[in-house]
Amino acid sequence: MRTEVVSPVSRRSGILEFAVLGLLRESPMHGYELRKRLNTSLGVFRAFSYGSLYPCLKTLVQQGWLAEEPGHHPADPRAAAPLSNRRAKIVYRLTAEGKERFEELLDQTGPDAWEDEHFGVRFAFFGQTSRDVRMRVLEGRRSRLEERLAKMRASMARTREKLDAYTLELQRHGMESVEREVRWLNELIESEREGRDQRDQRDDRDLTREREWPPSDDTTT
Amino acid sequence: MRTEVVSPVSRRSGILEFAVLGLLRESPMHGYELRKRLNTSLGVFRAFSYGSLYPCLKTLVQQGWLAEEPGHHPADPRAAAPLSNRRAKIVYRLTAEGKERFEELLDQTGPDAWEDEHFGVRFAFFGQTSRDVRMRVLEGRRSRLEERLAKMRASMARTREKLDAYTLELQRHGMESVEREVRWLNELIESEREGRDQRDQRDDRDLTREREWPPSDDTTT
DNA sequence: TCAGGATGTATCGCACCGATACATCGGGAC
DNA sequence: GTCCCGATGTATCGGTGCGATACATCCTGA
Repeated sequence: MRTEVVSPVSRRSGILEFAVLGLLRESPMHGYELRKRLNTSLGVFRAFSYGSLYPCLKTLVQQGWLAEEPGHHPADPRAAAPLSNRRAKIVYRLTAEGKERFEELLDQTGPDAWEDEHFGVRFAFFGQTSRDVRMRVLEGRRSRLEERLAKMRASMARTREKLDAYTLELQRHGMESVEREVRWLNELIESEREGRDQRDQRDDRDLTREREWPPSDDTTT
Repeated sequence: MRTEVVSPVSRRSGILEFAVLGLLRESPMHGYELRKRLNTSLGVFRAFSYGSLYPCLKTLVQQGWLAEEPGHHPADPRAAAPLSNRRAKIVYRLTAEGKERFEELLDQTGPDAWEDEHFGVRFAFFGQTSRDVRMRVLEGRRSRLEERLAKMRASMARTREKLDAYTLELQRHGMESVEREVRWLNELIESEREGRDQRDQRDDRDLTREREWPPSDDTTT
């Protein structure tokens, strides 16, 4: 059965939803900037496009998790320029319900959080979770990778001699990559376990850590 | 302009098409087996589903690149015939035109061949290409990754101090992965250059290397 | 003996991508 | 001065491929 009740808005995946809520938690943003952040901060593995983002934003507003704000947003120093007919820039802000929603998603540690497409984004927001959740996600990811490793080894044992050198090399390299990620996870898990990482000594209350998103040195003009 | 004329069947991507043609070149297969091979031999990075495979097969047959073989009852999927329908196993065979088509695709060394989704599959069929093509694809891939690396470095330099430890660690790990792949590519390129790999001394004529893909024990029926 | 798994074909909904359209703005070339 | 180009900005369309599922047959083992 396992209905899970993952999400009313997008039954599956919803990873974009998660990322958007998470980013907007720090500060309100408009679509363009959101998309840029989506493809740098979280980037590397994941890249979202406008074709995904805008429909997603629309849905989130409908759900009441985001609110649209008019004109120019407060965090932008240059926005002081008050040419009255500024282009209709839509700034999205996280509502209280949206915050709740994000919290709820953050706590989910089911298989979804371990999948390739999800894990990177989940990890990027680890700073806003409890250690408990972090551990579950990391360990879930690791066991998922180990399953995969086992399958690959079995498959290779079965077909090794039938494959040409390139196919073999591809598989070898693939396995090595997965093994490396497992080692990486091991280190992270160990690190969490030891509490060596001091940043979360103050419990999981250090959400919205006041990053002081800076206007400071951007006065190059 | 650069119209490219990549493909009439699926304007973009077509990576599945490529993989199917390539696999069927070795020997005829039916869908189920094809899909298994798709997710093991080529696997690791790519995983195709029936939802992609069957429509693709249909299209390829329409193009005349594949031919359906026996299986008693060739078509009529929604057959009203309720009983005693011996399972219609559809075996697909590469036609002469299909072979040509694959050859044509093999020779393409444009950006498409370097993308994440394509490269793995292209690499898996390197054994059927000329060294020339291999070099172009490998070098293309490498420069694509180096671009990405440059972007990541720039982005990190810009935002380093604003990010929390987890985001930072994610980026670091991502960069390291990419760097590793570059090193891997370097080795491969070097290896190709030296001709250390003996398998292709006999020019690019060693296509269809007669793998002796064994039908031997398949007489279970 | 019959449940459950592997084999086998096929489709539906939809998430997400890539390209594109359209508009404003700032700055550099000339 | 002005003109073009790239960055900023919102938005949609067509399409690929995924995940789940439906259905049927064959094989194996408690």
